Amino acid sequence: MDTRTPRRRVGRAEREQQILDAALAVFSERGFQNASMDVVAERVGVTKPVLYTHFGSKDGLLLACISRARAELLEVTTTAAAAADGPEEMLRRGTRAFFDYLERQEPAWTLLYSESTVAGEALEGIRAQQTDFIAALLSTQAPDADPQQLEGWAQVIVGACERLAIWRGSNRSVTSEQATEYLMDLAWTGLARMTPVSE
Amino acid sequence: MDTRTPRRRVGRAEREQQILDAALAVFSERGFQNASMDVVAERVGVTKPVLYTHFGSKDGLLLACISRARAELLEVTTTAAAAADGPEEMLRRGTRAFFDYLERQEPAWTLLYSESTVAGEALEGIRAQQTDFIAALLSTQAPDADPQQLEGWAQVIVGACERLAIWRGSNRSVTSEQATEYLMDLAWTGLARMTPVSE
DNA sequence: GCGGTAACTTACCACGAGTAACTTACCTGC
DNA sequence: GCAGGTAAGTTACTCGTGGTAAGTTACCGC
Repeated sequence: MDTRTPRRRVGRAEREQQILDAALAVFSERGFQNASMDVVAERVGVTKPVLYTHFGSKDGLLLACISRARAELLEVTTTAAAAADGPEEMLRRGTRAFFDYLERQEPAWTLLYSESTVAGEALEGIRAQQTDFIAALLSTQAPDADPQQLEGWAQVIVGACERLAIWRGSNRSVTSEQATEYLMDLAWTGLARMTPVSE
Repeated sequence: MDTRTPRRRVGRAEREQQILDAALAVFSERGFQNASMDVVAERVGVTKPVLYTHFGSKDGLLLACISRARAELLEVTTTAAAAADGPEEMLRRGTRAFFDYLERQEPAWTLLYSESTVAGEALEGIRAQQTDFIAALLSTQAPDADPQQLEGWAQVIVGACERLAIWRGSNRSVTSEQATEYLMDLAWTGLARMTPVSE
C-alpha cells in the first residue's frame, strides 16, 4: 500500500514519471511561463535541483511532457485512419480520432495549443475578427447553413490560412498566389473533384 | 537632419513611435521571451523606466505592437474582398491580400505567428508528422498533383483541425463529430456545392 | 531669469532559472 | 552486521531580468 508517503529515495524511472505528471498538471493549470520550477518540485515533494538532474532545464521538462503526448497522438490517428478504406473515410476517421484524443487528454493539449501568453490572447482577437468576417461572407454562399456551421467553416479557413502563412515563412518558394489556390482548392472546389481513383 | 543624435527630451507621441519600432524589431529578432526590456531601451537610446511610463509592462508593449498590425491587416483584407463580386472571388482576394500583407510586414507577423518558444518548436514537429501523413493520404486521392500542392493541401487540413480544436476548447457545445464534418464539408465537398445563389 | 512640470536617470527590489558543494539513505560485498 | 561506494537529495547560493521609487534635469510659459 502507498498510504504512507514513501518518504525519501525513490527509483529513477518512478521519480521521472512523478515529475512528468506534476509538470503536466502545473504547466497546464498556470501556463508554462507562469509556472515556476519550485512549484513543480513542491508538488512532487522534492526540491528543485532534482528536476534539473532528471530533465536538464525547464524547457527540457516541457519537451519531455510533450513527447509522451506526441507519440500517443500519432498512434491514435494513424490506427483510426488505417481502419478505413478509401481516402475520404480515412480522412474523416483520422480527423475524428484527433478531436476525440484531444478531448480525452485535455491537460496535455491545453498545454500545447492554447497559448496563455499575451501574444496568444491578442491573436485570438485577430482571429475573431477574421472568423466573423468570413462567416458573414460564407452566409451569402450558403444561406441555409446554421450559424454554428458557418462559424465552423470560418474557423477552418482561418486556421488553414494561418498554417499556410507559417509554412510559407519556412518555405519561400511558395508564392502567395499558390498558397491562395491551395486554400481555394480545398475550401471551394473540394477534394472530391480531384480526379479520384473512383467515385 | 538627424545626423546628430537628438539627445534628450523627445515629445511623447514621437517617443512612443520610436519605442514601438524598436520593440517590434527586437522582439522579432530574438523572440519575445528572449528579448529584454533593457535591450529595447538601449536601441531607442533611453533607459528602461521610460518604456514603463509609456506602456506599463513588457506585455503592454507587445500588445501595442500587435494592435498596430491588427488594424492594418483587417483593413487590407476587407478592402480586397470588397473589390470583388460573389463569394468565391471575395474569398480568393481576401486570402490573397492576407498572404501579401504578411509578406510585406514580415517582422510583425513573425512576432505573431512563429512561436520561438520550445512548445512552439515541438508543435512544429507534431505538425510535420501530421502533414506528412495527410499528404501521403491525399496522394491516393489526387495522384497527378505535384508534391508541393499535396503538402499545401495537407497544411490546410492540419491548420484547420488545430483551429477547430481550439475553438472547441472555448465552445463546448461543438461535438467532435460536428467539428469533423465542418472540416469534411470544406476539404472534401467544397463550398461550391453548397446551394449557391448562382453558379 | 524663474518656477513648474514632464521627460528621464540612477539605484534599487523581487523572483525565478539554474548550479556548486555538501549530506544521507540504501545496496553490495565481505 | 558493518564498511564504504554511489545514487538521490538538500542547502545555499549566483545571475539575469521584469518592475519601481525617488531623485534629477531639460524645456516652456511667464
